[in-house]
Amino acid sequence: MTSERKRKNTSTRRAMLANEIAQAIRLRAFRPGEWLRQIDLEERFQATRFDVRSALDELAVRKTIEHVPNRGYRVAEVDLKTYEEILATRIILERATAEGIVAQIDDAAIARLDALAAQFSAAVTTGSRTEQSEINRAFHQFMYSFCGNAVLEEMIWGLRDRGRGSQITVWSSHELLQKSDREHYEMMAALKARDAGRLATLIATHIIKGAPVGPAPVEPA
Amino acid sequence: MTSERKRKNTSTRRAMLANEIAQAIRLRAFRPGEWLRQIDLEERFQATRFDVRSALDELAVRKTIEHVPNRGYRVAEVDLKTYEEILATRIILERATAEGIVAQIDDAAIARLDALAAQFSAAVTTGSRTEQSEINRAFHQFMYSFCGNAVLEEMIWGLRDRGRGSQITVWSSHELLQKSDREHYEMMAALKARDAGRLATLIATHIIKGAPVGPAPVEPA
DNA sequence: GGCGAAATTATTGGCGCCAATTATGTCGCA
DNA sequence: TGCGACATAATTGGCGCCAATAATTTCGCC
Repeated sequence: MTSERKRKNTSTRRAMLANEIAQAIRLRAFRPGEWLRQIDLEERFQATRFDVRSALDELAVRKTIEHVPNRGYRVAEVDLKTYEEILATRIILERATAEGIVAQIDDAAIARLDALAAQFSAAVTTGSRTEQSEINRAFHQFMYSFCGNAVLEEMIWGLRDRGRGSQITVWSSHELLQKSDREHYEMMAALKARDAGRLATLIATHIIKGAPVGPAPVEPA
Repeated sequence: MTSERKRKNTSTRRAMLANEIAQAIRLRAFRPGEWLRQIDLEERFQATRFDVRSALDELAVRKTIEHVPNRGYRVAEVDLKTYEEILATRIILERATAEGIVAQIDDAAIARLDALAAQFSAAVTTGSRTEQSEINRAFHQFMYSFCGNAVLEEMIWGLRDRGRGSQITVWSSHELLQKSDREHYEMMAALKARDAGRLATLIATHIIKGAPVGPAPVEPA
């Protein structure tokens, strides 16, 4: 195992690189609208130009980034209308997980979710923005993984990634973060009570409330 | 304008080729599990090897086809579990269009839909299998286009394409075709009555009934 | 005649080079 | 000094070649 060396094939490398870039975008290492220069990515991720381009193409198909001929690739900027559509669709899909989750989740998983909720609580005051984001993601990802529908899960995470391209800052205020935190515990309560309807409702409000659209906050452009 | 010649860039050509191949798969020119040899595709679609590969990569990301390293690309075969998940997710998404459709559709569109339904009726007895399929697609595509949520539409058509990879023959019997036909008119009735709830229910049964799963047919594994 | 291994053929896949295009900087002119 | 045009630099993008891998056939041996 020491001197063994495995050469991965392109499709694997591309997928890995695409995910790395996608994560970087999630963590706001590249902001919406920002150009992704191929040379920079080559160096940053120690990949060949070819792999970089493949990965960018993949992300373009997934609509995480946008391709402009002869200009390059840039992080997708989703307009308000599309953002609202993404949110509406997320609500449809994520609500639909409730029934399966309640039916299939076990006590061990509930305990783990409680732990994740607690981790998030801690991160709200202590952690960095990216920590909060990743823990929150982990909480929902783990919860949704019990819905019993892998296709449904895929769609949800695809949509969540697309939504990142919005100019609207998620969790713009500390207050909103705390609200998210509280809602996690309400979800846990619904889960423990095996109340799928309530869980679905909570998920819906969680999505809406987590994103301050409506009352047009600040920052005109 | 006569001697003017426009060279389209790769991203355009790739997208076009990908769609052509996707359509060929929809029309069963390539069956699930069948290998797509790059040389054949080059000739069939008069494209360069590079474009073919790009298009195949795109389709692989969209899960229309599957990529096996050093073996090539083949039309995705979806297993029974995944097929059921796709159906369940389609029901969730397509049901959700009902409300928007009822709210936004106008009389002209209803007339056009009536015409499409009639076309389908004719195709049930007269037309070929692919004609039936394409007209049916047109009916639903036009109807869903009034739901007011482009993102939701994208997801639906992505899922519908993925479902084609199933071994389960859609419309296995003539009887099933006629049932689909009848249901189209029931949808029209619900639409004219502006009854979103009923439309949603009809859409759901349409999806289930159109695909003979449910009563656990045969084939254990 | 059946079977396995080696040779042959077919197919995929990695990747780098250079042309095409766009962005940037500079200079001259009013 | 402002502005447009030209020159230069930076970046993207098309594509084809050949190595790597898998499939097929052939051949020799039991």
